[in-house]
Amino acid sequence: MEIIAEHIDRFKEALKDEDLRLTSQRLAILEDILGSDEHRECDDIFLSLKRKQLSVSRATIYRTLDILEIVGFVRKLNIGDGRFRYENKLPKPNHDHMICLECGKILEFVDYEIEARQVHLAKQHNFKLVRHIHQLFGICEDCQPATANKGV
Amino acid sequence: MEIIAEHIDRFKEALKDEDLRLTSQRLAILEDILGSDEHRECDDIFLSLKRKQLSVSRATIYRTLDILEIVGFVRKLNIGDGRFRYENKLPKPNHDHMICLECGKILEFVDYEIEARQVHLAKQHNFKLVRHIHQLFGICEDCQPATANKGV
DNA sequence: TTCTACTTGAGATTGAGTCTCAATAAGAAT
DNA sequence: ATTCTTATTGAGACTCAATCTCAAGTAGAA
Repeated sequence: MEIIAEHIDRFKEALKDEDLRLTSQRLAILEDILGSDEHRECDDIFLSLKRKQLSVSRATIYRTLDILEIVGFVRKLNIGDGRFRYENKLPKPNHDHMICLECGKILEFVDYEIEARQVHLAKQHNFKLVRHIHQLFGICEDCQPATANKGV
Repeated sequence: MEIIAEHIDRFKEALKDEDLRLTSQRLAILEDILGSDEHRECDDIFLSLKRKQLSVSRATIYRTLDILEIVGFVRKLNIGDGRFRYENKLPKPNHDHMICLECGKILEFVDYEIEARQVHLAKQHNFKLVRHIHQLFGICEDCQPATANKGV
């Protein structure tokens, strides 16, 4: 897992740049996130750390996630149910999300045509585009009644 | 304003259909919303009613907005800052939103190419699309430095 | 090792939105 | 118009994720 060591070095530097200190808690949180490709909420991370016998308070997890978002390791996701999700941003291209209303699963999608339209629309309204949210809500494959999807 | 009277009749029928009663509070809230094309939060509506000497509790406003959403008079909007916005849905086509990070202004846009891509993407992932959120965040025309936008 | 400033954790706080429940009111029936 | 049943309202309690507070602890430079 040399790539992870590399990321950790980058994190140390990022912390130094912002006059922040490397603590065992921050490292534990970063490693936990690097080891997951899920879209997890704070409590999921809290429990994941607990399972590894690492006790880190929720306040520290929230604070560290904010830092990780700022330095570009983490993406903070609002899917409208009142709890933020956090995902490991490192190995991934920009993408948006499909969210299953049934099971809560989050799928990712990329579409360059849509991206291009967004840029076009922004220009058309003389709007300086900074970021966007694009989420499709519906029922995922696994949650649909498995009737006759072979024939179609 | 005969159109408003018509909407109110539709509201009465919708209430009857759901075994709900027409109260002065519900009517006041509906009229207030019909008279605005903004994207307002509960408190904006509360204050707007207050200005008209109408005292309606926030709880009742929230409850009525839920009803109005269900019967299709109102669209509930989550722009990710922790407060819901509500907009009069009646005279408008489906649309999405551009949100100014500076002044909070909300602009509307429609793009059929994007709609088509969404349908395509959903199909591609065997995902049954129910609804979507598409929001562009950035700086609106009025909040950008007014330098040399005549020459371009 | 010392020292200073940053960090942590426990618990308090926040705030939008929801819930509770007694008092009130809609509206159907008479 | 009156009665009666049941929905509705409002005040304030409550929820719950997220943030804040502050005393105790720790990183890391000197």
